[in-house]
Amino acid sequence: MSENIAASATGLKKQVVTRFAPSPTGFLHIGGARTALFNWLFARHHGGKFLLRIEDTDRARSTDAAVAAIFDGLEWLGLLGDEEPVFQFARTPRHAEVAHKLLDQGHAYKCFATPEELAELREQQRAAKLPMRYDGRWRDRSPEEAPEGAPYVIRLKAPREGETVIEDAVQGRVVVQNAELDDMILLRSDGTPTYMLAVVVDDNDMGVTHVIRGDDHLNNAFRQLGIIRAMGWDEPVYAHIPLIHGSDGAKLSKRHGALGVDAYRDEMGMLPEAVINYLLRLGWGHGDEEIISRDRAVELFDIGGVGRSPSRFDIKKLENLNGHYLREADDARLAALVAPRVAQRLGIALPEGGEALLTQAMPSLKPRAKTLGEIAEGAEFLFKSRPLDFDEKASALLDDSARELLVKTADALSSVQSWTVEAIEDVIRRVAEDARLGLGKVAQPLRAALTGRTVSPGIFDVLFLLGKVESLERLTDVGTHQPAGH
RNA sequence: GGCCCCUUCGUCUAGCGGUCAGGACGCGGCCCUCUCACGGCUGAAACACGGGUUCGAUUCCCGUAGGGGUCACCA
Repeated sequence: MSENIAASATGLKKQVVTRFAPSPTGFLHIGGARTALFNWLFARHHGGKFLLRIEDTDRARSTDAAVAAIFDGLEWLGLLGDEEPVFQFARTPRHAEVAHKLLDQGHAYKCFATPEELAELREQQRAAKLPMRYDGRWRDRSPEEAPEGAPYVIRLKAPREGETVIEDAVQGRVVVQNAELDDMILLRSDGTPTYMLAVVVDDNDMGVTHVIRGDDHLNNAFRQLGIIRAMGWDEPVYAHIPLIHGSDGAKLSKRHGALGVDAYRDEMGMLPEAVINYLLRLGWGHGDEEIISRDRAVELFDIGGVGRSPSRFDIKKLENLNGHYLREADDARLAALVAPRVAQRLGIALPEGGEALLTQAMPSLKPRAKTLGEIAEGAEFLFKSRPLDFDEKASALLDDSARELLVKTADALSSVQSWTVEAIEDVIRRVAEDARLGLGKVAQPLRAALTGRTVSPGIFDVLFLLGKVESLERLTDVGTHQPAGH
């Protein structure tokens, strides 16, 4: 099945070439990232190549900042192209060349209708509840009839009879009556190419064999096919993947809840491997497998596994996956990612060796978090300055009898020679036994006094990570003074 | 409005004529336990509706309803 899709129309196999072609009018959003991922995976799976093209022909809306943001996002996700990216605007002469060739061959014609004229046409059609499309008023008129020097656009002379069929690798067989398609503009009156022309020319010149993109482009495919056929070029295999919707079921767009991938990285504290795994599972599945590494994805991924229905973005599931990858991630790597977050939360610069301490603490920090932000929050106690601030629940725990117990505990702890988790545990358990209290009755006040909170890693780990001196000082602070905070 | 696409638990999905309709997230319960997590076990939860085709439809076909996309000298 997949082998057939990967084969060319002549039956000869050629190298698979896919591309991701964002327009730089904003950040790389999550839907675009998934499209890039599917293209990347498909190319890798078939041993082909994956290319990037920046569709910057809309000069008014394209920005360098957006180009940078897109590359930044793709790099973070490990989805950069196999070759230097193509900037579409630079290829304008080539696009114009094709448009004029079409004109010369009679597959296109000059249209002198003004924008105002066309707007009026659309308005009439809207009012009459007719389909809104160009009526072909210059299709068979001679350019001689136009006023001298009047601006014109070049439009494709599309077939008006019959139907166009696309065997889409995802959507299946889709048929559109040619009467539904109007004569689209190829070259604007200022001589610049439209998107429809540019994509087709660039895909052809780049040797793209498989066009994998959002199904909001499905209708465009029929029009693009018109250009391809007029030029006699090879038709690519189309695969229109369903869109990602927001939780309200509407298309995710920049103005509708879609965030840039940088937000998932910076604000939400996600790991790229988690985002990749999540995106992979949105619209694609392989049996019961949920946790899928990049290598495994390359092995398994194919277009045949992509579903036809749109999916909703579910942040809870992404967080769950992120928690999984956090637990799996290297501690030093996480410490480096978390250090600046901790510093920012506390409004301090981390002390010398702070990152090393974070690395050491990571095994007890990361199972308790779903995001890098949560790890940072959990790590705060390691760097807080004395005397600690206590949250409400913590200070409630530190009553007189608790402080009395803490003094005893501090005494017992001060005699510990080698500060190891095991030695600490022995002492604490002994203190609890002596006081005829359950471990929990000792651990909770201890936790409050040492971290200022009622939630933390295991208490023995907390003591160990804090070190003997700092631990005893924090205990003494509480044992001898009224706890601060309310 | 025209055209196109879609429809299995709340969500992501498996299923490709005969299954107790499976898994995951989330949610409830239990276990583990020094708190919170992690982990383990477990429970509730779905084939939109109506016709066909068939011995038999979640699965194939046609409608209906609902949802989405698209109709620029944007991409």
